[in-house]
Amino acid sequence: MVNEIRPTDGELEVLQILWKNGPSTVREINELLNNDQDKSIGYTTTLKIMQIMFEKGLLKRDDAQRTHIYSSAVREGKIQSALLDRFLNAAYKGSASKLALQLLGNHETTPDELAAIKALIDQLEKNKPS
Amino acid sequence: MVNEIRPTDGELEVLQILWKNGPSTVREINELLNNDQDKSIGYTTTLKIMQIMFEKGLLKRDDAQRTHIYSSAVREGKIQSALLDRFLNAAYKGSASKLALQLLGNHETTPDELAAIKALIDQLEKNKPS
DNA sequence: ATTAAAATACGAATCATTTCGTACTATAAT
DNA sequence: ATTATAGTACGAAATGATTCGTATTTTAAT
Repeated sequence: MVNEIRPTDGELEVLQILWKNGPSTVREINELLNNDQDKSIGYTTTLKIMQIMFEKGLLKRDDAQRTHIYSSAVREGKIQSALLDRFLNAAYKGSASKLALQLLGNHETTPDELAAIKALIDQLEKNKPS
Repeated sequence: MVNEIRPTDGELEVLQILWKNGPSTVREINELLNNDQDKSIGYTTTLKIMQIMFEKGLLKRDDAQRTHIYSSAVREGKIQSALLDRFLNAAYKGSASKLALQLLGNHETTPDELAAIKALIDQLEKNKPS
C-alpha cells in the first residue's frame, strides 16, 4: 500500500527548501524560490501553495506568532522513494537497471560516488548469491 | 537545448504501448490500457488523448484508411532521458548518485543487471582518470 | 437500399494546480 | 492615535489534463 503522497513539482520545490534549510516563513521560501530561478512568483502564490500543502498534510506549521513558521511534515527519503517508484514505473516500466544505466551514462558522477555505488553493488551481490 | 517534450503520465502510458507494440489503432491502445490496469477508460477518452498527442507532435498517424494507425513520433530513449533529467532535478536536486543508490537499494535487480551496471562504472572510471 | 456497427471530430464538464487580487488583521513607526 | 507595513485568509480566474456525450461519417451486413 504505497501512500497517496504525491507532491507536485511546485510543492516539491518548497519541500526541497524546507529539507535543506529547516523551518521557514512563507516570505523566506518565496524569496528563495525567486532567487533560485529566473521565474517570478508572487508572495500570495507561495502562501497559497503552502497553505494547501498544510491542508494536505505535507507541511506542519507553528502559528503561535503572527508570522507562521512552516516545516516539512514528510521525510525526504520517503518522498523520494515514493516518487522514484512512480517514475520508474511510468517511464521505465519498472526496469531499475535500465534507469540506472541511463543515469550513470548521461550524468556526471564523481569517482567517489561511483565507488559508493560499486560498493553497494558488491554488497547486493554478496547478500543475494542465489 | 532540451526540448519541451513533456508527456503526461497518461500520454506516457500510450507511448509505452506504442514503443512496445509498434503502430496501433486507437481501439487496440484503449483495450490494452483497460487490460493492463484495473481502471476503465472510455474509448473516446483514449481517442481524445491520442488526438491531442498527435497535435503536440508526440504521435504520427496514418489516416489513409478510415481506421487511423498511430505510432510514436518520439524515441523512447530520448523521452526517458528528458524525463530523467527533470525528475533528477525535481526530486534529487541533480544528485545522480543519490538517486542511483536509492534505486539499487530499493528495487530488485538481477545479477546480470548488476554486472552490467558494474561494467559501465568500470568503463566510466577508465575513461575519466583525471 | 436500409440498417447496424465502428470510427473520427468536437464541445463541454470536471478536476487539480497555479496564479493573483482583495479584504482583513496585527504589528511597528511616527 | 494614525498611518504604514507585513502578514494571513479567501475567492476566483487561467491553464492544462482527463473524461465523456453527441454528432457525423464511413464501412459492413442484411
